[in-house]
Amino acid sequence: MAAKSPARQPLSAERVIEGAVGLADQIGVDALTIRKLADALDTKPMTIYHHVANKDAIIDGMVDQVYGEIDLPLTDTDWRTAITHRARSARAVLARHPWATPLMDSREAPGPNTLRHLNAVLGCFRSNGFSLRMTAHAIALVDAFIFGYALQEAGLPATEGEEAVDMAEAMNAQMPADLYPYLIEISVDHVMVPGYDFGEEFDFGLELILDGLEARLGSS
Amino acid sequence: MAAKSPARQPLSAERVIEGAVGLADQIGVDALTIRKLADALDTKPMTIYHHVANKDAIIDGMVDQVYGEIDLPLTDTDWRTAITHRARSARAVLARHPWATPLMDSREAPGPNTLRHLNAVLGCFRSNGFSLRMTAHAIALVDAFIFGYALQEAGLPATEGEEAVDMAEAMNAQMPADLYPYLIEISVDHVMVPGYDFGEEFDFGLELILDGLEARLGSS
DNA sequence: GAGCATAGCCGTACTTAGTACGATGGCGCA
DNA sequence: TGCGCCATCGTACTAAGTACGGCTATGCTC
Repeated sequence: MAAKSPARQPLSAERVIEGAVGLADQIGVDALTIRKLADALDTKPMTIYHHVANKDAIIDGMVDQVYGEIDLPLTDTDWRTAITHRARSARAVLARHPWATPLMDSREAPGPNTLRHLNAVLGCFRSNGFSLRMTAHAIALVDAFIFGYALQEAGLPATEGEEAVDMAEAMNAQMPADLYPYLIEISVDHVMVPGYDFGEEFDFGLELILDGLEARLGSS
Repeated sequence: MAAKSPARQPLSAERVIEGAVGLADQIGVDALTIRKLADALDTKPMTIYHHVANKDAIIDGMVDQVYGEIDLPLTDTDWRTAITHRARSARAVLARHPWATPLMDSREAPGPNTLRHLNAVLGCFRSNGFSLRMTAHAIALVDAFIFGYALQEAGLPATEGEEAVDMAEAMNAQMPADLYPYLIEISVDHVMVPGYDFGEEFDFGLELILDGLEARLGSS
C-alpha cells in the first residue's frame, strides 16, 4: 500500500488552536464541535484531548490567539496615532473572527497575549500624561466602543451592497408600513443608498472619542 | 387522591419566554436547556414545543423581551436628557440580563419590541435636528458604547469590593511580577482602592460622546 | 346527557454533543 | 532484540434537541 497521507506531523496544542480558529471563522463557535475539529485536523476526536484539557481550554486558547493578532499600540508616535492604529487593527481582526467579540471580555483565564496586549495599551496612556483615573476612563471607553462596534458589525447580515439591499427590502416589506417610519427612512434613504459603508461609522466614532479624551487630559 | 398541584393554568408562549429569561438570569443562556426550562416551568420538555417552534424561537423571544424592558427615549425633553435616560436604562437592563448583550445585535428576526425601540431612538435624533447621516453616526456610536460597556461589565467577575480584591490578588500573584507593570499598577493602585466603582466609567463615556455629538451637530 | 373532536400534554426514542477509559501501535534506546 | 513510552484511537456513557405518536380532559353538537 502506498503512503496515502503525507506523514502528518504530530498534533500539538498550537495546531489544535489554529485549526479551531480557522474552523470557527467558517462555521462559528457555536457550531464548532470536537468531532468537526477532528475532521478538519484530519484526526479523531479523542486525539485532540491529548493536547488540550477540554473544550473550554480550546476556547481560551482561541481568544488568546485573537488577542495576539491585534497590533500593539505604536511606541514611537503620539498617543492618538498609536491608539488609532491599534483600534483599527482590533476592528480588522474582530471582523475576521466575528465569533470572538463576545468572548474577548468573558474569559476567566486570560492568556499571555491578552495580558501583554492590555498592558501595552495601559502603558501607552500612562506614558503620555494620562493619570491613573484618566487611563481607566480611556481604556474602558475606547474598548467599549471597539467591542461594541465589532458586535454590531458581526450582526450585520452583509456589509456588501446587494445582499444588504435585498435584506432591507424584505424587512421593509414585512413591517407594517407606518409603524416604524424612522426605521424605514434610514434603511431606504441612507443604508440602501449605493456607496454607504458601515465602516465609516468606526472612524467617526473613534475620532470623536479621542477628541474628547484629549480635551479632558488637563482636568481630571 | 387530593389535588396535588394548584391547577396550573395552561402554558403559553409568553410564560415560556418569561421562564426562559428568568432561568437564563440564573444560569446563563449557554446552560439553558429545554429540560431545565421544563423543570422550571413545572412541565415536561415536549410540552414546550406546543407553544414555540424550537429553541431558537425561544432565544428570539427572550431578546425581544429584553428590548422591551429598556425605556424608550423621553419625548418631552431635550435630546441629551432623552438619550442619557435610555442609555442608563439599557445599561441597567443589560446588567440584569448579562447573557443578553451578545445576542442583542445578532438576531435575524427582530421582534416588535426591538423594532419599536430602534425606531424611537432614531426618531429622537431625527426630530432634534440630526441629519440622516448624523443620526446614523450617533446611533452607531452610542449603541456601540452601550453594548460594548455592557459586554465588559458582564465579563467582570465581581463588581463588588471584596471578591474583586481577592480575584485581583490571585491574578497578580500569578503574573510574572515585572512582565505587566501597567496591569499591576492599575489593579493595585486604582481598581483595588476602596470606593472604586466601574459604573462611573459609564457616565464619563456617555457624557464625552454626547458632548462630541453636540459639537458636531452644526457641521456634517 | 352521550358521543366525539380538539387542544394540550407527555412518554419514548433517535441523533449529535463532550469526554472517560482502556487498548493499540510504532519509535527510541538499552 | 526487546522494552517502554507516548501519541493515537475505538468504544461507550451521559446529556442535549426534538420527531413521532398516543393519552386525556374539555366542551360542543344533537
